[in-house]
Amino acid sequence: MPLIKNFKSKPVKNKWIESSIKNEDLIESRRRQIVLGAVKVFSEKGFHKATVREIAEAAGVTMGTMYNYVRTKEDILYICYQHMTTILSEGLNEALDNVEDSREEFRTVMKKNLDLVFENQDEIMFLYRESGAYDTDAIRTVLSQEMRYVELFEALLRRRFKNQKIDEFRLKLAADILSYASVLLVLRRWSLTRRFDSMEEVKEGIIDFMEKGIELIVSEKKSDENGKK
Amino acid sequence: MPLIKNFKSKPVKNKWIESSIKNEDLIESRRRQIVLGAVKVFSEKGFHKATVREIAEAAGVTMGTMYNYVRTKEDILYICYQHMTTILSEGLNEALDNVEDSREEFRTVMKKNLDLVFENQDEIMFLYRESGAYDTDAIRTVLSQEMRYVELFEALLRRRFKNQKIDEFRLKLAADILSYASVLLVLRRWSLTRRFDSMEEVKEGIIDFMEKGIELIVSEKKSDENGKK
DNA sequence: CGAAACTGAGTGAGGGCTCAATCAATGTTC
DNA sequence: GAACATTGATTGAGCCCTCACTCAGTTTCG
Repeated sequence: MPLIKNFKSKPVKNKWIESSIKNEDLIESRRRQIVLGAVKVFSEKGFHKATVREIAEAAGVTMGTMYNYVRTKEDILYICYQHMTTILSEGLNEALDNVEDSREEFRTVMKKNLDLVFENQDEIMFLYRESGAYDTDAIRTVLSQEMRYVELFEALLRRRFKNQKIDEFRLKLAADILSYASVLLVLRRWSLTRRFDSMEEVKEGIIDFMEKGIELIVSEKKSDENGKK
Repeated sequence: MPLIKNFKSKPVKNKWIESSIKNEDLIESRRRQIVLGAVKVFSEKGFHKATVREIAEAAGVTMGTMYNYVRTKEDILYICYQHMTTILSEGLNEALDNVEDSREEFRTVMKKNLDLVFENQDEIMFLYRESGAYDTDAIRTVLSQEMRYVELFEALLRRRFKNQKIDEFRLKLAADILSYASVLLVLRRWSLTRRFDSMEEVKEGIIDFMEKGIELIVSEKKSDENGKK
């Protein structure tokens, strides 16, 4: 399945976080521990208000130990980000694996994306908020992750309209909008839960709206333009 | 013009910031000064990394003076927020005042909204980021501001489809999506500027997409549902 | 002159990070 | 298998620096 490959295979520029610990397995397991605690504390209090002491406690390790697995508080934020993107990409790939009817693929992937983001809304919310806390190195990784995310939707749309005359500009833009639909769900959650009975209905409604919007991609007029630099 | 009234007239729950200074005019002018400096520093370094010393300097006042006009650093953030919402709402109202052809009203308001947000992207970006820094009191004000924003778009859509059978649920949801279109422009700015030549084209493209999406509001099927609690 | 406004060095709390001491596990020697 | 050695991992009290905020003294102005 090329779409999955496309999304998975590109090597991720991962910022390497060095550690004084030798045992690789131990590094992995301790970092997992740290992520779990950090995500809890961070999404509750935000990056700046959370103290490393609290994070350590929530993770069930001591301050000193923690600092053998990360160099700075920012590193902790970064491994949380990695954790989150893994959950999202694995979830989406799983959804893609289970699709046979390609006509419904669009809705299925959109739905899965909305579900995943909604389930992890607290974590995602705070990661979006704190994206300003990253240093230049980390930012590049974050942006390239986002790019791959958009590319997934681009590929999705290309399959959806294969054998039809597509407007490149509109397709690329639509991919951006689609990848962003889930963020709407999260950043507007208060407004949405107040105004609507069921989140499931809202999700379906968003997908309907998007499904309508993407029709433009194959409409006849203004089909020559290409937005790529 | 009822739409403007609707947007303007509702009393804003403004958190009252007390000051030791007696002269009301002085309070206003000094606070304007502070906002200008703060917005510059905040949008560059974020709320937490910006120091009040820097803000004071950028505003051209001393620390001590500043603290005669605000109680806390958070107050500064709050008056920045007020400043921003004023710019946005005044800009949108102005756009509405100049519309005669009601058929083009939708596109005009959307365009103006995207323009305004794009012009002030740095400030808006950071306000979105730091919304977590507000205390409970300020959050309520922020949310009610957001609500009014959504309501503006709801009214806009209602006029756009007046005398047609509208699906209430879809209309409300569409209003949320529309109000969010501008945020896409800002939070995805890196991706967008990298992928597309002209921001103007992107804006038009977004409006096109949205214009297509809202067609659902008056489509025939599923017209009975109502999402309001 | 007196009230209002301004000043900025000083204070105190908070919190990121360190490191000398300790512990645990494995290896080595007799 | 006991005594000792070595290496890797853990610990948390405390160092130290960064601000947000204060206030006693000064200036401005009506």
